[in-house]
Amino acid sequence: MTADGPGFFERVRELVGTIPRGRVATYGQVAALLGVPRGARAVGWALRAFDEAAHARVPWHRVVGAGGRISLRGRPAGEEQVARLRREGVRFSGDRVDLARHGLFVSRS
DNA sequence: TTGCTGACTTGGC
DNA sequence: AGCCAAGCCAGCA
Repeated sequence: MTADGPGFFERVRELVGTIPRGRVATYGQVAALLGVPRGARAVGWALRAFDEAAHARVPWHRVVGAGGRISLRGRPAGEEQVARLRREGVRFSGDRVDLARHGLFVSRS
């Protein structure tokens, strides 16, 4: 039996979809929550592999690199990601997202 | 099965 | 601060 439950795509899509508005998670954190501590790269690959329809219903912009870095920097999508996050009220420290304020499990003061 | 790619991460220089 | 190399994971030829 090769079909063991949902594929990686659906798991990533489901988890990313639970990220509250105004908060962000890192690739490594998403991977860890999926039960794959070192699957950060796989998560990025999954998000990249989403269909256009999936992109529309999944808040992919709420997933950033370690330390709040924008991995998409240097690519057109990177600017869009930053714009979307700012629209949600996410603060930036230079070129990085303020994880201390918008982290997944960080309580805002 | 092997090898390559990629929206990653960490450590060293 | 920025660049390079190694490690890790999933999918595909």
